[in-house]
Amino acid sequence: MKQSHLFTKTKKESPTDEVAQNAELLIKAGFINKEMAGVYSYLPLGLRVIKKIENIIREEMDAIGGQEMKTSILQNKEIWEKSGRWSDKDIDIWFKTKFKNGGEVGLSFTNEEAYANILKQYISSYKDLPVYPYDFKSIFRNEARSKSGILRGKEFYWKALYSFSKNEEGHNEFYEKAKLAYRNIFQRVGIGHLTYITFASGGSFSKFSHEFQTVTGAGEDTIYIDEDKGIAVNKEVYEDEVLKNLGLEKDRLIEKRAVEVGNIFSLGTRFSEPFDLKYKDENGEEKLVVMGSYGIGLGRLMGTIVESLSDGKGIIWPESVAPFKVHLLSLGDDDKTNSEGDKLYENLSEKGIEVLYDDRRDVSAGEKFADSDLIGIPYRVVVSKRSLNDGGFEIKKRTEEKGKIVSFEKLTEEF
RNA sequence: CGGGGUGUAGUAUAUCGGUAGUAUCCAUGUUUUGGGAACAUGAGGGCCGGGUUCGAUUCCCGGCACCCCGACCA
Repeated sequence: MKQSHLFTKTKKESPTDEVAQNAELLIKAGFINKEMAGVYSYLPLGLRVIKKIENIIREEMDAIGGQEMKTSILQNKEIWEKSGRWSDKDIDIWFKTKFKNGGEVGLSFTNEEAYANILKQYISSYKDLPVYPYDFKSIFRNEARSKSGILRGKEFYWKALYSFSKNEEGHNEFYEKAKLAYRNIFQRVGIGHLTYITFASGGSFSKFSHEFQTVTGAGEDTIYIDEDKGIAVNKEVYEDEVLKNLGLEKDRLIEKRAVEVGNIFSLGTRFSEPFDLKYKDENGEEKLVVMGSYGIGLGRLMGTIVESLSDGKGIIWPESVAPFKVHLLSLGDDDKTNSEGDKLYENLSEKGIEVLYDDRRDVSAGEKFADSDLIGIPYRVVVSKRSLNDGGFEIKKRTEEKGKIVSFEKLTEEF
């Protein structure tokens, strides 16, 4: 993509209504736009990152048997009354609205009810189990206070998978697979080294749930990490008995702030009961389906990556989620530089390498460099009179201080 | 939802009870091009409603919005 065609521009000034670094950088670099407190739009660059993250999650979910679908945003009141979660007394963060005829409808804030209700039509035998449907969708929560930029919004984009298993054994088996898939996801998006599987409260569903917590100062949670074992405990269950059960010693734990980037938990029969979600086993006996829930907030994950991996100059995207792989900067406006730049851009594009080409924008070299650092694309390639005189193009990683000159022929070997 | 704070141009800010200034951004022109270039010319602004006043962007009241702390949460 040519940068001269990209409608977004970088900003020199930081927005005053954002303190969170993730939002500050993403707004300055033109990835997102703030619509109101806790609500952000994804601009072309931001959407490219979201799609990269989405694809990684999709691959990992499909690998453990997930089946992607898309549930509706508008939620049927009757379904939620079955599980006892419609009333504002039970769930006080609903966004609700009305139909023309006066009937109430809700904007989805989670998916258990929708899935249990749909699957009831299709599950009747042990032969129908297990199944692992999931979707990516926008979720709405009327949070009293949004904060931390895109880490906590009133509207956010997530992936939710629900497991439907015959029994506890089947459930536990899948649960462990999901843990590994989650590990892979966070590894692949570049924050695996900062992310700990964390024991947390299971709420009303089960004794424990597992959170995936990424260590960063911007985090809202406090966790206690055992570095050697690579696991952590959320402050909410940081009790002597819990530590003992987990085989953790208090004096080996390090307290850190962290962001919950993912969460998996067992639902048992909390939802299969009210929806009468049963199947007949091999002996003809009716049994309740055992459910589990597996969520990841994509916007939050994107924000966490920015928080974890930026520097004073801007964002540093891991290659796996970067909006482009290469940022090609053309400096100067002489014919030779222009034609060599165009040629390289076409050549790389033909090879399927994603390039953002800062072509004939009439701005200084310094400004192009500053923009490039802010946007944070992994490889920067410069074409200029100087580079051509030196024998080709200058290539530099975002994480490196100095680049090197590489010839046209050898350039693609660098990626 | 409790407490505190702030609303001035696309962005970031200054001043002031009496014609609202600066930077950046934008437009045009000339010169420039390896770390946010220079000059010139031009365009663009007081959240909404009420009150006090000869006069309100400024003071007062109400609303709305945004930010921060707390409570709550993927």
